[in-house]
Formats: sequence, structure tokens, C-alpha cells
Amino acid sequence: MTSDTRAKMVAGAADLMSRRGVNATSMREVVRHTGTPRGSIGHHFPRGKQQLIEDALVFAGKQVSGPLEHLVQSRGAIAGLRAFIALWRQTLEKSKFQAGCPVLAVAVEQYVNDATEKDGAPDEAAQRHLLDLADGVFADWQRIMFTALRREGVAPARARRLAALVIASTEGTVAMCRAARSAQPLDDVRQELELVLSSALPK
Amino acid sequence: MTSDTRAKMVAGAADLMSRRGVNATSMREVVRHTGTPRGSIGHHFPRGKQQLIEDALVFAGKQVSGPLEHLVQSRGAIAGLRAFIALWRQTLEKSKFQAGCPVLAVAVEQYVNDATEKDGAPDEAAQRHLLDLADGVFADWQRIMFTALRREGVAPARARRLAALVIASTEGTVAMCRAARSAQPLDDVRQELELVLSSALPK
DNA sequence: AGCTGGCTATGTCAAGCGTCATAGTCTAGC
DNA sequence: GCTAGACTATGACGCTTGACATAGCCAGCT
Repeated sequence: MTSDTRAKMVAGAADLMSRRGVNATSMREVVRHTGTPRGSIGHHFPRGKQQLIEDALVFAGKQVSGPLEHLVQSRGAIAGLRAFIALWRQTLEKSKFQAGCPVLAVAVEQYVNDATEKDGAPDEAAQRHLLDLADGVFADWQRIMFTALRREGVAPARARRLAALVIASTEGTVAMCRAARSAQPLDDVRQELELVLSSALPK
Repeated sequence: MTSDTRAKMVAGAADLMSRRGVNATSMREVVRHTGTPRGSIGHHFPRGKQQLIEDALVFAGKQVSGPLEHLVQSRGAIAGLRAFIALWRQTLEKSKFQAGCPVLAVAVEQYVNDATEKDGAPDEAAQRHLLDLADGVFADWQRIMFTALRREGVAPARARRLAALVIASTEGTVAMCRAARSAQPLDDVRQELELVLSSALPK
């Protein structure tokens, strides 16, 4: 049903975005990188690059939230934190610190498409929509952490703040690891976050 | 001595990088944005865009580390944390959540220059150098925080981890605020970080 | 057999990019 | 006054990009 080619393009776009960023990821490179046919782009993504990025974004979001949600529900908040961080560590190390988080890339860059913006003004609505999607992914991850903390007895406001801290610091650390080409920051941050969470849980 | 035009270009490049990212920041736009002459680019930056980015990067680093170092030395680690976060909050709000951190942009993207890379391989050395500079900036900020914590009695290893947590989570939060177009995450994270630091300081 | 519709192949288009080269302007020092 | 050198203006070159158009392929159905 949903074409295999299409899925490969979305996954390839997510990967390239996590390495190069949004603007440095061209559709031509996506098809080169995935061995998919260039002619199919217009077919599978009639709205063009914007649509491909959108799909790659929610794809990347689900790829994390799926396992995370499952693990958090079966083994609790701290195990979820460990898994979340381990997952990023794996992404970093497997790619020799070249790949990062595509969602972060969208949140940090501004997608500009010269082709569709002949008039001077950049398409504000398109950019807003991408940010909305990125925000949605972050919110989703945060919600998973939030729910786990609530279930383990943390007060609502505190749980919200802690969830924000976990997601934000992990994302930031991934970028720092990329810059340092080392996983050391991830270890440091994980250690401190575990301390914070375990001391926030009621004894 | 150092030309005024040159300084404006560097500052403008840093600003644009913080809004659009590295690859979406073109030299032509830098000169448009700063009202500086296009012809001067080659004069002030003989190594081209790469050099402009490098300069913008260390410029942005110093712009933060200067005030931060001063404040931390006179009023301590927690005041430094507050100032660090307040500074980013200001950047976000003044730009209506359009500007972020140029250093983070370099850490998240991969700078590709089609003009100099006619051969298939992207210039790996250039990219490595940019990452080194970004890593240096992060390390510098971290060092300031680390020193303050040490001075206030925190053990070395712990101080290193806490400094990493502070920098990483702040950077990540800035990106999240941009996605959400809200400063709420910054507030949440600041609150939790203050708790962490104050409970880590010896009573 | 014939058609039809999902998919693929390939080329063109306008626009932007970074770089380079050439020529012009301004100013400080003699 | 003049000249040297720092700076600025402008255009060309070769390239890539996203979008679009045209044409071809190849199942599955009638």
C-alpha cells in the first residue's frame, strides 16, 4: 500500500537531515543516497521538498517515541531515561558522530526554498508548520516522560519541568557530542539526570 | 585597525546563522543584511565563506563568555546560571523566537560548499575545523561554570558533569523554545537547574 | 488484445550560490 | 600633487537546486 520507495525516501531524508541539516539535504541527494528513482519524487511528494521534510520529521519522531513509550510503560521513568540516552548514543557512535537528531535540525535551522519564494518574503507559513511539527515531536517525547513520572508519584508541575529538562538536555548533549566527536558529554549528563530523577521520586 | 566593515560582517553573519543556520546563510545575504559592500568580502575574508563562519563562531562565543565570566566571578555559580539563561531568553524574545544559537547551528548542521567541492567528497577538514571551533566555544562556557562550582566547593568530577548539564540543557532548551515559539521551556529548565546546583553546593 | 493508471526516466527552466577578475574610489604619507 | 595601497563596485563563470513537463514502462483488468 504505502510504497516501499516512498518509505525509503522518507527514511533517507531523515538520515540525511540528521547529518547535514535541512537545507543541505537536497532531494537529488536523497534519491542518490537511497537508490530510489528521481522521477518518483513528484509522484510521492506532490507538495515537493516541504512535504518530504514533514514526513521525515514525524517518521523520526515515531521512531523514537515508539520504543520509548513501550519501555517506559514496562520498566518506568528511569529505565526510560537510560534507554532514551542509550538510543542517541548508538546513533552517534554508529555514525562516527556524524548523525544527530533531525528534529533538532528543524528546530535550529530555517528552511528556505528559493524556488518557491521568488518574491522576497520567505514562506512564513511553511516554516511555521515545520516548527509546529518539530514542537509536536518534542511534546510527544516529553509527554511520555511526564506520564511515567506522574505514575511514579511526582507532582504534575514538577513532572512537566523534569520531562522538559530530560528532553532538552539530551538534545543539547547530542549536539555537543557531535561537536566534540565524543560520547563523554552524554555520559556526564546521563549520570546527573539519573540523580535528579531518582531524588525527585518519592521514596 | 580591524575594519568596521569587517566587524559588521562578522556580527551579521553570526546573527543570520543563529536564525537560518549555516548553510542557509549566504554571503550575499550577509552584505544585504548588514549594508556592507559585497566587494569587500574577498578582501576581508580571503578564505571565503569558511573564514567568515569561523570568525562569526568565535565572535558569538566571546559575546557570551565575556559577560558570563565576569558575572560568575563576582556573584557565583547560581547567578551565572541565571544570567546565562536570561541572556538566551532575551535573544529569543527580542527576535520573536527567530534567533537561536549560532554555535548550536554549526554543531547540528554540516557545512557544505558546492563551489569548492567539485569532486564528490565534501571537504572533511574544513568541517572538522568548524566542529573544533564549536567544541572550543562549548568547552569555554563549560570551563567558566566548572571553575565557579569548584570555587564553591564542588568536587572536580561532579563539577565537570554539572557544567556539562547546564550548557547542554540550556542549548537544547533554546532550540525547543524556538520550535514552540515560547519561553516556557526555558523557565522550566532554569527552575530545575537551580535546584540541582543549589543542592550540589556544600551547605 | 487493448487500455489504463501507477510509477519511473530524463531533460529543461529560472534562480541562487561561492569564487574570481577587473576596474574604480578613497585616503594617508611624502 | 602624486602615488601606493587599502577598500569597494560589478559582472562573469560554473555549478546546484527545486519544480515541472514529457515520454516511457509495466502490471492488472476487461
